[in-house]
Amino acid sequence: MSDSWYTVRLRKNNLRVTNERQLVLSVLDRNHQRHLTVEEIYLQAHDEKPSIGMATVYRAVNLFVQHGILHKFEFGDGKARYEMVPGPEEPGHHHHLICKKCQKILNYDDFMEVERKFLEIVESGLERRYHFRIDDHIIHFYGCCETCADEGS
Amino acid sequence: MSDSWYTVRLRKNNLRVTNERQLVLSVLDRNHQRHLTVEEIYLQAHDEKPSIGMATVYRAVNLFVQHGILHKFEFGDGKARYEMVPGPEEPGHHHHLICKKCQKILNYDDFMEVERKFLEIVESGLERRYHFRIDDHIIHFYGCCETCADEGS
DNA sequence: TTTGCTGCAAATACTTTGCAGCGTT
DNA sequence: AACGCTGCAAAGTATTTGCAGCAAA
Repeated sequence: MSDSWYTVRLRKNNLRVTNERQLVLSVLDRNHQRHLTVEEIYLQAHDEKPSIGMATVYRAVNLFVQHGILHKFEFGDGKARYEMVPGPEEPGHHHHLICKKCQKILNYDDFMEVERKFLEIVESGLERRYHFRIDDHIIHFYGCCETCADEGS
Repeated sequence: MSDSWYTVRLRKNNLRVTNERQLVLSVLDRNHQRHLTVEEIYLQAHDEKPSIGMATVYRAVNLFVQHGILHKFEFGDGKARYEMVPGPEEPGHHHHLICKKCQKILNYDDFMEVERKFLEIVESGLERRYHFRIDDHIIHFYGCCETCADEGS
């Protein structure tokens, strides 16, 4: 049955597809593109299965990051955040605008054609120049959101 | 006297230019482009002034980040890293290649013309679309360095 | 002199780990 | 049955904070 791409990937690596791991993934899946902290994941999972422990959530997200199922982000507020990697050929790719004042995070997925062209040039250039195989990237913009700008300063 | 751009910026905000703060800045300045951890900064500062405390270093870097004198980076290993913002119209702008296996970090400053053109389009587009004033960005590439690739996957 | 800064130590916050029992394969 | 996974509690790091004394303005 349940043979989503991530389930398959887990089994392929001799990792067990437990209830807890599926629960963590389902929480992240339903919060698509919302970069949750471990605590937020834990709270939602706990609603559905009160016996689940925090440590299990930590272990699960670390495992998923290692296997390319989750992205890990650190926006500068001390807590790591996690988000599902879009499945093969799903759209879903996006980047972040972070407000330095209120820490609000906006997703955007505009300008992807421009970005793709830019990344193509830079990545292939870097791979050649530094003999470094690139398989992921992060692009963050920091600044000040509309609300915070209105509130003066 | 000592009226570097950051000194000026501190005074302008009614902040004191103390020995300790100058020491922290001089450590970062001499380690130009080396993204130091707080502990590394502390150790070097401690060599010059053994009485300095860790907490002072933490308070200093946080202050400097808030005032745009330092960049804060989190590459995913749990420790924050700091690096001087290049002074007005200095070159010095660069980005990072991070090896997921050995955590080595490479700086690069190639492809800046391509990047400038890309950022111009995206930033102005984002500012217009989301009413978000952008004043900083981070671009990281993650992958696998030459040494780690040779050691077999 | 005023007010902010420093060092110390204690307190927080986030994340990892040891271990005995349980659940997948 | 084997072995990996889980929950709990304890441990480990990184970072922040309270406070009395010190120093820049």
